[in-house]
Amino acid sequence: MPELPEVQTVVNDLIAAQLIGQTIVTADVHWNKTIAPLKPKEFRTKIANQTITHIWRRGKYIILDFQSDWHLLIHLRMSGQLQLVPQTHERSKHEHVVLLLNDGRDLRFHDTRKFGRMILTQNPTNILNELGPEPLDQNFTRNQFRTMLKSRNRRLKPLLLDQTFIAGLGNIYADEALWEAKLHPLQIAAKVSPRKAVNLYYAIRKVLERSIVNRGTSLGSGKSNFASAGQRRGENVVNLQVFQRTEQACPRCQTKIRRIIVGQRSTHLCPKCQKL
DNA sequence: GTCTATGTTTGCGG
DNA sequence: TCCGCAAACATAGA
Repeated sequence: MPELPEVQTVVNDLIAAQLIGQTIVTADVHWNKTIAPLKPKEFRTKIANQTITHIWRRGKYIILDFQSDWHLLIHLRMSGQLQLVPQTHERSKHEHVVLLLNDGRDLRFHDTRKFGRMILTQNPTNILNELGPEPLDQNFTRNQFRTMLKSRNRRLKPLLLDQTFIAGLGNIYADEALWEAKLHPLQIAAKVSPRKAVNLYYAIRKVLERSIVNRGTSLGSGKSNFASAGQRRGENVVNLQVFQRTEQACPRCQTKIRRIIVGQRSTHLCPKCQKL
C-alpha cells in the first residue's frame, strides 16, 4: 500500500525497464471501475497507439505522458502493483487492466483489493492541482511549511495524511515523521512552536528520502504488500522506529511504544518522547 | 467467525 | 468554511 517513496520506486523502475518510448497497442480491461469514468471501449480506443514520452510522480500518482495531449494517471491505493512482463507470461486473476506494448511486453495493473485507479485524461492538472506541495521539492521551504501549519486548527496526524495539505505522506511516514520530530499526533497544528514546525519539516524529508534510498517499505509477507515493477520488495522496514512496533522499546528512550486510533487510522507513538 | 490493513471519498453533523 | 466521524469501496491474511 504505497506512499511517496514506494510510488517513486515504481516510477524509477519503470524508467529503468525502458517503458519510455513504448507504444500501447491495445488494452484489456477486466474490472471497469479501475478505469472509471471511462468505459472499457472508450479507454481502449483512446489509449491505443499512444506512445509514452515521460514517466513521473506527483504525490502518490504515477503519471504516463503520451506523445499526444493525453495522460494516464495511475493511483495504486491500497494494493495496486504494476508489473512489466512478457505477453506470454500467464495472467493472474487480480490483473484488472493490461496494457499491451509494441515490444511484446505487457504493463499489468495487479490490484487485489480493486481500489486502484487508472485515469486517462487530457487535463491531469484538474486532479494534480488539488494536491498540496511536494515535500521533497526544492521550492518547498521550511518557512512555507511553518506558515501552512499556523493557519490549521487540525490535529497533526490527520493533517499530514490530507493530500490537499501536503502530498505523498501515508500512515507509515506520518507516524515516523511525528516521532522523529518529537510531536504528538493529536497536537493541534496551529499550536506547534516555530522550532518544532521546522523539526517536522526536516523529519518529513528525512523519512521519505531514506525510504526512497531503500526502495520503499514492504511489510509482512502477504501478496498484497508493496512490491515494485520487478516484483522486488523494498528494504526500508529496518528504518521504521515506531510504525507497527507497539509494545516494543522506543529507540530513543526505551519507553514502550503505544498504538492509538486517530481519525480511524492506527497511530504509533512514544508517550514519553511525544508529549501533548 | 473476528480483526486488521501503507488509501481516498462521501455524507453527515457540530 | 473548517473540522471530525462513520461508512463505503473489496479482498486477504492472521
